Amino acid sequence: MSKIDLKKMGLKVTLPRLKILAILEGNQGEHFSAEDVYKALLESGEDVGLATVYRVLTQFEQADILNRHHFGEGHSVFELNQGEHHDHILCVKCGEVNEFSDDVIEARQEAIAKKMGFEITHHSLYLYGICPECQKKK
Amino acid sequence: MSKIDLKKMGLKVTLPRLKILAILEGNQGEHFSAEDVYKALLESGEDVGLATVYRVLTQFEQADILNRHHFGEGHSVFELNQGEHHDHILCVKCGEVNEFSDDVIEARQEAIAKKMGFEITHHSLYLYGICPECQKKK
DNA sequence: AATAATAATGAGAAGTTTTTTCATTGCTTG
DNA sequence: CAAGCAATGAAAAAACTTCTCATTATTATT
Ligand SMILES: [Mn+2]
Ligand SMILES: [Mn+2]
Ligand SMILES: [Zn+2]
Ligand SMILES: [Zn+2]
Repeated sequence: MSKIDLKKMGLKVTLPRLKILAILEGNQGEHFSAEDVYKALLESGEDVGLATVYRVLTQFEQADILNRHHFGEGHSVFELNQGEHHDHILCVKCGEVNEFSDDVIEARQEAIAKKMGFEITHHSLYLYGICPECQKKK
Repeated sequence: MSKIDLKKMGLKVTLPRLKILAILEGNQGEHFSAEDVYKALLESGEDVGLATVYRVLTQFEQADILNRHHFGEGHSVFELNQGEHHDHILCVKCGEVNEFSDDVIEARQEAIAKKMGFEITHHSLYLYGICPECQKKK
């Protein structure tokens, strides 16, 4: 039983929405593209249109159920919004994605925004490099 | 006379490349999409194909002449690589782009990567918010 | 439980950005 | 200045995402 109440977010409780939510909740910590979600649905024998997947992911993002990321592969990826913010470090060789959070960086960002007179709404920070595994292989 | 030596980068010195370079060098500090460069060329009466613009921008990026950014508008933007790294803060209302650099954040990023065993190749940090002008207008 | 009102869906068309293909043209080197 | 090879432009194609619209499902109201 999901703790996310679609009705409360002004969204009708439909089968496609529940199925998409189930995919995301069944794979916590993973990052899904629209295509990934679509393929996962097909593999579970579910019949949901790709347009619906795109629509629903965007709605979930707007309802703060999901976070959208641009890892620089030309498409968006999504993950469940678990409350606590984190940023990402990615391997440019194998694509592995790791998460981290750093209070010093977060505080510095606020300080910079303040100094420049901006009211921050959000930010994106991605570190790209070579992961330990891929360093060994070289 | 540009200080960038295409020949030294293994690139033939062609008219399209020189013209594209001239656009970028004539507008330091600005961020250009491929389409922006293409339009600027047309306005200067230059006749360069859009495919060439995309190709050349990517080559310049690989030659470290340009930096590519993803500001989250669905397309890449480029700027001359002037040596000193900086990050960006953007207004979500008017699209204004400001630059900043922060040694504390840079150092923290390295420390995080080290702790996680990554060899960093690059990073991208974008702060999004409402600029001073747009705050007044509300 | 049936109805009415309205929102959501799926399929395909279309929009955007970027890359690829390939015949032609232009650099560069000897 | 000729040969060799890289670069170009135009068009097609690819990749990702959004839109359109007829049909279907959900919800609130009898
Ligand atoms: Mn994550
Ligand atoms: Mn910049
Ligand atoms: Zn790796
Ligand atoms: Zn603004």
